[in-house]
Amino acid sequence: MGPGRRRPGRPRLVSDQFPGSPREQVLEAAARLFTSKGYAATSTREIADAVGIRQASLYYHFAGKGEIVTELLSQTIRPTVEAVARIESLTDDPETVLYLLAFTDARTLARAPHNVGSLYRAADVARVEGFDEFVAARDKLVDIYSRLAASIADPELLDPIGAIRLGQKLVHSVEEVIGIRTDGRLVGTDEAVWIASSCLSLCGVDKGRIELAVKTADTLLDQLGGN
Amino acid sequence: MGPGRRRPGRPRLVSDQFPGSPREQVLEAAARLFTSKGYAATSTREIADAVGIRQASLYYHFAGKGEIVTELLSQTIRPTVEAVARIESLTDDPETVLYLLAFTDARTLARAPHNVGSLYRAADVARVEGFDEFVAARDKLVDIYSRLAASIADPELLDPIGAIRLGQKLVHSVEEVIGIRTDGRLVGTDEAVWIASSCLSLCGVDKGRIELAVKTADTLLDQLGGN
DNA sequence: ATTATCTATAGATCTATAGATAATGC
DNA sequence: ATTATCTATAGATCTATAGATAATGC
Repeated sequence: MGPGRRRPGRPRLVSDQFPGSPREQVLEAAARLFTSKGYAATSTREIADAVGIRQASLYYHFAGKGEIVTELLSQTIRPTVEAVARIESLTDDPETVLYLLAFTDARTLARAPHNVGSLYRAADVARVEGFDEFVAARDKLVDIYSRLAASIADPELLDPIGAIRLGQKLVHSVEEVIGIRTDGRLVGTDEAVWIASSCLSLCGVDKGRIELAVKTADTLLDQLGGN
Repeated sequence: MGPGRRRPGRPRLVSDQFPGSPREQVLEAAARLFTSKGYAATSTREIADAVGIRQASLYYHFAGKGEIVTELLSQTIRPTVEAVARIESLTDDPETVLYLLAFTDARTLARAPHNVGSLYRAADVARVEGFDEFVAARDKLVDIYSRLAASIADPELLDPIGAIRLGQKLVHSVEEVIGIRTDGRLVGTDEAVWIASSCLSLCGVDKGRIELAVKTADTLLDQLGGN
């Protein structure tokens, strides 16, 4: 779709300027507006204006505002279980696994269009019908980080705080990417490397072993093709 | 004021049930609603209903919704420059200073009523007139953390990333308190200790020196009186 | 016939202002 | 007289639905 291609249906008053299907155009505009102004503060009229259609026409593609935002969240769910399975097939070393998971997770958040990850933390979005699903997905992510942390950290380091709490801190640490982007800065590969390294550091891994994990991970990623 | 005390002015339809002046009652209700539902998603009517007054009566105490939220933010500005001055008068050791700053800062966020700190990160709140002031205050905080980090961390650790970026990470790390509270968990003193310790860890300080800083800080805090 | 838009609008808000009113304070 | 509330309401939204319309597809 987009410019050029003729589609059935009544033509728009303003011929479309954006690539993708109408649905994709709405999601793109909504992502930009929701993240910059806030979900509740963005009206369906603003989204429609940004796309170049009439407000009512949104309802041909989505049941309502809530469905737009849940669709955006669905598109940015961080694939957890599958990612871990894939990563664990590469190596047995838990430190490298944690590093690779944190790195790919950080990069996913870094590359998400319009910092959509920030919507997970918005109180107004959290009240949208169907949000529970995303809470559950994130809980699963915390659980994965916790298990990895438990297999890496000294009992001494783990004791005062517990594995679940350490897992939460690691997830928060990776989600720093969202905060950095909210502050208006880009997050590149070097930064993702540093954030993933910090996760190992928080588990009490010393510099030498961190560097080793980074190098091992680099090699493994290279083998998968310049990803 | 609150229950009991007679005040001038027309009586409310519902006699007041909450402590504090009317203004304080509004701020308390607004904090609860803004943090749980979101700023834009909370109407002035809901705030008034929660307080037990009519919607229009809010405007006797505040110029509008924006003034309510900026007042809440003002009340929770983390006193930065003054805190550092006070802490630096206690000791010369930069590691202990960083620890104490992070600890008190974490505890301030932990104790803020209704997790008001989360409002700093809300896109709708960020567009309220006068928000720049709070951005500037936070920038100053990042700067302070950066300077401390620069005087603590090895050049080797600092090099790939820069002092400012490390300062940002430390602030984000302390602000994890907001995320934990958003997840519905309380943040106690032990957790604040751990978060502050993590800041030293991120600066490359080893376990032994971290424990030393924690103990020194405890002693210094005790001297100030059981705070 | 199907598709994707449009126009028009109902009904429910929501913010803020104007002006009345019922207390206390002097 | 001052204070803190109230009632009433204007005017501007905002979401969602109903039904018309102008393309393409068969």
